[in-house]
Amino acid sequence: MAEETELRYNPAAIEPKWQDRWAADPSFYAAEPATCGKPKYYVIEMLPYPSGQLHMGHVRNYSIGDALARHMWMLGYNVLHPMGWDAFGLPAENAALKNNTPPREWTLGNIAQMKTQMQRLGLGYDWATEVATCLPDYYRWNQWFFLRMYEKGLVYRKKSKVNWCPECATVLANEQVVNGCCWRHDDTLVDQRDLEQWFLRITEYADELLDGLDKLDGWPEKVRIMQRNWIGRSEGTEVDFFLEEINQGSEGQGLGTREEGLERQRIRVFTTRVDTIFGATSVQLAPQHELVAKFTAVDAALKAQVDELLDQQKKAREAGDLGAIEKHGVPTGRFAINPYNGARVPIWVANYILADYGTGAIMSVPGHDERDFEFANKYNLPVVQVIQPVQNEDGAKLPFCSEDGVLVNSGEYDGMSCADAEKKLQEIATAKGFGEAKTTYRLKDWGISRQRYWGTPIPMINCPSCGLRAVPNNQLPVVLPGKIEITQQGGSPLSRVPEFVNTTCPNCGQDALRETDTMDTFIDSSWYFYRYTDAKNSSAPFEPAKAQYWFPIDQYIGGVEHAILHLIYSRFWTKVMRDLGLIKNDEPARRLFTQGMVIKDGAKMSKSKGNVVSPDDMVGRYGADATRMYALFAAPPDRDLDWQEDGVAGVSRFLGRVWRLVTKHSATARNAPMLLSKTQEGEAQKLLRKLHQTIAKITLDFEGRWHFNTCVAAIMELVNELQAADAQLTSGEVPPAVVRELLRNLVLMLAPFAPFLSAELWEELGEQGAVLRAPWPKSDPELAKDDEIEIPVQINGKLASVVRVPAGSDAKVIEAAALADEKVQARAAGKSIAKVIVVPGRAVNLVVK
RNA sequence: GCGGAAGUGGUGAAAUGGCAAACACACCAGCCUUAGGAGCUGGCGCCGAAAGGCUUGCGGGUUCAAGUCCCGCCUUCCGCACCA
Repeated sequence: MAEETELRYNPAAIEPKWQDRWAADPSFYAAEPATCGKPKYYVIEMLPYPSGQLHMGHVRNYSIGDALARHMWMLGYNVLHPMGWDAFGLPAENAALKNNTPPREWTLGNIAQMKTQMQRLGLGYDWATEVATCLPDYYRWNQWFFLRMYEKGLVYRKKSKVNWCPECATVLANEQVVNGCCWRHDDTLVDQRDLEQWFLRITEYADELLDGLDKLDGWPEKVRIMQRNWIGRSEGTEVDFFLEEINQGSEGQGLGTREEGLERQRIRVFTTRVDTIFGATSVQLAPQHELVAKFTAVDAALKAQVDELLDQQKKAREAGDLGAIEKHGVPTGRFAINPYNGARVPIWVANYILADYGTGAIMSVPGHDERDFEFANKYNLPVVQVIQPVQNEDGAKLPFCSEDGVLVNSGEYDGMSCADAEKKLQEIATAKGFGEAKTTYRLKDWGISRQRYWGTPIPMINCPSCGLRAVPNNQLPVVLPGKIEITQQGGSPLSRVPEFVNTTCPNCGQDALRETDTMDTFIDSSWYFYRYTDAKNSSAPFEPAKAQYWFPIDQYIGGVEHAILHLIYSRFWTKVMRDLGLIKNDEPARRLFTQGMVIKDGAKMSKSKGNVVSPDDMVGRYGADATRMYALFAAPPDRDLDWQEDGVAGVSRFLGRVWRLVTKHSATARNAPMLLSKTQEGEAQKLLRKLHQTIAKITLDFEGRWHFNTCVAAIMELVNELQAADAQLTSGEVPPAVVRELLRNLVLMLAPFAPFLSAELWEELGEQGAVLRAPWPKSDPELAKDDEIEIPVQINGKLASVVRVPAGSDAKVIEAAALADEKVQARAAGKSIAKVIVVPGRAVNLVVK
């Protein structure tokens, strides 16, 4: 070995050798059985979409996860570190259109390609648990879960307004609409269409999803806040205003007229401030409100005006700024009656009322709401004060929106606090049947139907006689037909495959039709990490005992862009699986880490900007170790990282220095005995001290703070010192046993960051077995201890000098040393020392006058 | 508007309240060489010839001592945005 060793570090020679070894020895990374007696550690990075090419964001993400996994291996944990493919989705269909390649072939080809890239990077995955969501082995369990949810009433079908991306030719979930545009096409506006859709009742879990966030203290606060806002729980009251009766004879077509025995027409509004209801001076309806359609049906002039409001909303949405729309409204000429006091207020239609929040109707209280105030001023609606602030006398200034006040102009409720009044008014509404306390959410049920081919078929059958029927369990999976012609035209491609569509009813056996929509791909990623624990199971999604052993995930790592999509869906799925009795954990992941973006020249890498750096290119030129290590060294992992190729070259040069250092002295180390004595002479002692200080620092940074950049910097410092002592290492002044100790530990510490080089040098040092199976070094505090330390001496807080004292000196010794210092004496000359502050081991400060 | 994160050399960055700029990149000077995207030595915040002084977005404050803690502001990035 030594003879063949190249003088120069050549990753192109080292890396393929280990790639081959690792590929031929899959057990190398495989998780050990749960009975191994070691504590478990489950770390995963978010699975990628198999586009065919890794990008630098992946490299960073996986370098972090792999460093962590390797570190945990060396600490003796039973580590599960799997990888999979989020393999369904539209790009496969687009590729099919463009290159006439079947989606399945295209996807599997991309997976193979990216897997090769990962192996080239030396990422230590347990490929035995690999999951590809586009394979029937996997997606059959999506169907299975769908049916279990259907049985539990968590799945329903309804016709509703849905988000439609014309580019994708499919429906999008609310979470997939960003600024009114498609999350995949940020310049394509989302339309609203009326479609029959399958929904999952995620709102059933809204409270638990929200409350659970408080317990997720291993998650970034930012993500928790984003989820909290997304769920948007709001506690308030729903109240019915009565529609005023209109005289018989006006062509009201019964609308609003009180017919004998029929309840009066009501307009239900949602408010969080029912205590201000005596200040309501109008009722505002969203233009889409069903009552508006009834009004406009008999009033062409009104219809024209409402259409204009709708148009304004549309334009604002197109401009991507619904929030900035100027408030416009039109009076309907109708009136509503406040159920509490019988007050008669006009009904308006306004463009700032959201149809899909609350009831799509509000009571307008200009005295105590900013927006209502603005609106009322514009249209000269009365402003009535019904809350008197408690705090200041300046209560005349409206709108007053705080709840810190008492009711006025509110009849019998005058003098009550806002909180008391709310409670009381809710009780009355409930008792009299015109309202109730109500909690509203911004979160909507999850619309999962997609009019696409490359996804999980929804396992339902429509029978002309029996109606909708679930596919029986023993007929799962409903397999995607392989042969299909993908065309540009909209609609579900599966509906054009008669062999797929035509089936028989599981109930009556008659001819029936299959559902031809497929599932949102976020379903695939909602539970994939459970499948990793039992990826080959063909009779269940996974064995509960296996999932129970590994869950919750100890560390989940990915981009913050999934803060509300994937991360809320997968929390939901976990809770559903728990309620199905499959698992015991409430949350999927104990800790979540969101790494920063990889940018170049201050901008996000993108093809259009032409600033994309290819991982293959980096690996080709500098090797996988240098590429990975740079990704960890250039910035702390939570910050954005500016990719600078010179930096990669720098890391590569560093690895070259390590290579030369270790190979130069490896023979000495190989033939050396174990280091037994802690007491060494001069340079040897100094180097051992640096070594143990480095181990301490890097262990702390790794386990405590996740600052991989300072870990790498610490190793660089150690190497710099070793290099500076090259002569002593060569001459034998530093004993071989110490050389061995130094180099061994250096290689061990490099293992999470530069796996190829470490494996190679480990072998070069004559060590048996994999470096990953070697224990992580332990810092010996005795060896790490300095015998002399420098103490800064300040005069009035300004640095005056630095004195050297023996480590562990007490305050008296340090003070004496400081006062004896020449520079200190010169500065303090002629002044009296008022006070001396000594912080042993830290600093001295003289207060002089 | 609301919420979050961040502002430190030419650049990426480092610093349990205790010597600001570790570790790198770039640059400069020199050395070496079978000329490489190699290696080695030294320099490198700002002002100053030096002694020395100044320096962590701005302004206050707490403290013997502040990049770090507190208050007020400015800027940038990210998320949300008429949610009644």
